Amino acid sequence: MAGRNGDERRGQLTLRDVSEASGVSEMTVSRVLRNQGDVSAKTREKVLEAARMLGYVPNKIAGALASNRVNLVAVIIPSMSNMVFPEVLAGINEQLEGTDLQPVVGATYYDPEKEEKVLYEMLSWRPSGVVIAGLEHSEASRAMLANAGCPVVEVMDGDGEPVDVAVGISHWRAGYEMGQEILSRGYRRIGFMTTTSEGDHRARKRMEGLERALGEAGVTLADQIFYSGNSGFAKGREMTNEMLTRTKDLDFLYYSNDLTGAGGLLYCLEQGLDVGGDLGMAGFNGFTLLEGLPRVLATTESCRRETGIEAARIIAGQHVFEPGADRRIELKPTIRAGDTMRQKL
Amino acid sequence: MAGRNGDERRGQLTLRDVSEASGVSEMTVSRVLRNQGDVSAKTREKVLEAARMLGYVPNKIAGALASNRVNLVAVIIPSMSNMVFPEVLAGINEQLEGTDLQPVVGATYYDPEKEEKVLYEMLSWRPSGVVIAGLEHSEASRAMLANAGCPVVEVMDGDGEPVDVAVGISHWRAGYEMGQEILSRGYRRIGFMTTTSEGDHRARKRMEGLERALGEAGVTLADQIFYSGNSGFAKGREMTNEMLTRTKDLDFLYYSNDLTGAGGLLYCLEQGLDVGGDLGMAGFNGFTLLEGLPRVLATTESCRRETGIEAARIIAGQHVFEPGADRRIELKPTIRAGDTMRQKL
DNA sequence: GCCTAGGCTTATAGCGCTAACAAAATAGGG
DNA sequence: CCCTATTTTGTTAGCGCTATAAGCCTAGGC
Repeated sequence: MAGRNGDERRGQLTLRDVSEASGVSEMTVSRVLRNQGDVSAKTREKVLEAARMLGYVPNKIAGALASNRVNLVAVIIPSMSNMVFPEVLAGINEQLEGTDLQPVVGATYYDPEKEEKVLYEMLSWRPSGVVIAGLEHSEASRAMLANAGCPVVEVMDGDGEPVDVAVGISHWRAGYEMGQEILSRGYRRIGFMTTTSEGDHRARKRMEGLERALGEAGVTLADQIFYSGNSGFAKGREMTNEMLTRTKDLDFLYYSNDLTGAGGLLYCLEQGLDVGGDLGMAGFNGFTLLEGLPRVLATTESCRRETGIEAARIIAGQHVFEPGADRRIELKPTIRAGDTMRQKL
Repeated sequence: MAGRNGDERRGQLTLRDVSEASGVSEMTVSRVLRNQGDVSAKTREKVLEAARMLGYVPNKIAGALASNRVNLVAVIIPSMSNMVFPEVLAGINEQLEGTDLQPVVGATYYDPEKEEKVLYEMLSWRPSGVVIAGLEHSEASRAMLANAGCPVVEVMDGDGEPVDVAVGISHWRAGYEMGQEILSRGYRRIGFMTTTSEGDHRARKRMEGLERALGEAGVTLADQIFYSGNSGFAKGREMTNEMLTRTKDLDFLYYSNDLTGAGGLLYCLEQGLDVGGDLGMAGFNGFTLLEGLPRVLATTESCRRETGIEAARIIAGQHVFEPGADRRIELKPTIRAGDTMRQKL
């Protein structure tokens, strides 16, 4: 009943089984199932019926090997726990919806060595495209990306030279612009709290941009805290407490992350501080999730979903670059002032 | 230099190129690269060197076809946007770390038809395992799962019959137990706010469990709201406002989700209500993210990460079932009373 | 009726790798 | 030094599918 192959090896059905059941050649079955080439309506019907009856599921491994086409897209991100990455992934997913491409996800945990391993693993599947977070990779990783033989999109960072294409905001500029925004509202004693995740170059670049903006106005950071571990409300509270205690007369608190920012916000409100007036606050990312806090935290919308969408468009060949064109797509983050900053001067 | 294959088809290197470069047979190269079988140290070194020089990346497609082994695990979840799923994924990732297995993720957007498509797509890669959210699937999907020829773990739901194995909490019981908890603290006028996401059977089951617990004490839900769309603070505020306005003398608010619960909590605090005293509140999930709110919201910890870990253990063959043993692993959610419920009577 | 064109179908030859077995090299014992 | 036991390496034959080219029909024109 199940044909020659059907009885062996995990009992998987093969084209041959469908071919035997429908009385046509394997090749014709293949064509029907791929909707490819000319097949008479009658044959098509017969084949489809047989395939359905048997519950046949094609073997893409074999198909991919034979056709040298793989519909997988490698997505390599630092972590699943930091919401920003799933959001990029969601954008990729969304855009890939219409195509026959499927994302395959790997996490690097901010470890370049791990990144190398995951990348190697992924490339060994000969994916149709690679989306990878960040522009900083080990030399070996860069070499692999360069030889991947498929589109490579480095996302979430616009500051640097991509191997192939880059999509994302400039974190340096995001920091710079927030710095200007803060200054324009008359704040001068600024405290900064940022994650120190090894390998999180993006937070570092934002800080550099911020410092530059302040520097141009002759202002220096009044205090800063580098923390490691998860970003959450509690961490924000704790750091805020520490900073306000040890450094007096701060008038602005800038967080590298909306979640810690929100924690700080709740803390400051509880302390009865004049948030949005004498004390300004801002986070980073634009998590819509947080809408509904007692105050709307100022933040920079970092275009995560759009980044994913744009990256997917490139992989899917829906975005074609002119030869010689700039292969960096810099998305423009927008600052949302919320109500934790006072009016501009 | 690059060998016969090297010049064609995307310019990909093959085993043969490494074999020629190192002067041993393809088979030996294969053995070295897979760390399999005995190869002399000298040969090994030679091969490794050649592979490194060339920048060779093995082709798993071909390897998988030849060996009938695929190191991919299909993970099928409703959505990437709802944090609970990335958390399960994180658990899977974590546990798969030590093995050579890689998760491949597909999203169904709560649509059974989409689920069918994604599942078909995934199975066509002949993965080593399938992790899929929920126990409710279309007939076709169940048939595919049953014939997948690999371990299938249905996660995040313990109420029902799995195709193969189930891992997760009983949502019905979670609802039931929270109902008992609420009653034990003397609350009687209970309002419930839940998502109506089509296909989110889990929220429904919790509600049924809740109603049962209340029913056993002769209590009925005083009010309820079904909402659709994203769960966030704003939604929680809004619903809470609506419910408190239209139904007087409620003494407990139960949310199907911590985020809406947190929004409600913030709202109630602003209104000056006696949260944790005359007014009890609880959410569901145990998002650690939220630690640091002005009050700790009571919640049921739903074991997402553990679910992922356990599922991965099964797929990886690290958890062996005795023949005839119950193939459902029911994780025990714990209720964290936080400080939004008054003392037990 | 013969021939050509075109639509439809099949035969053949791999894709790049690994399982299984065969062969060769090496080691060890007498 | 021979012979067996053992280790190391090589050979052969596919895995299940698709590209390619070849074959077989049925029409239609002369």
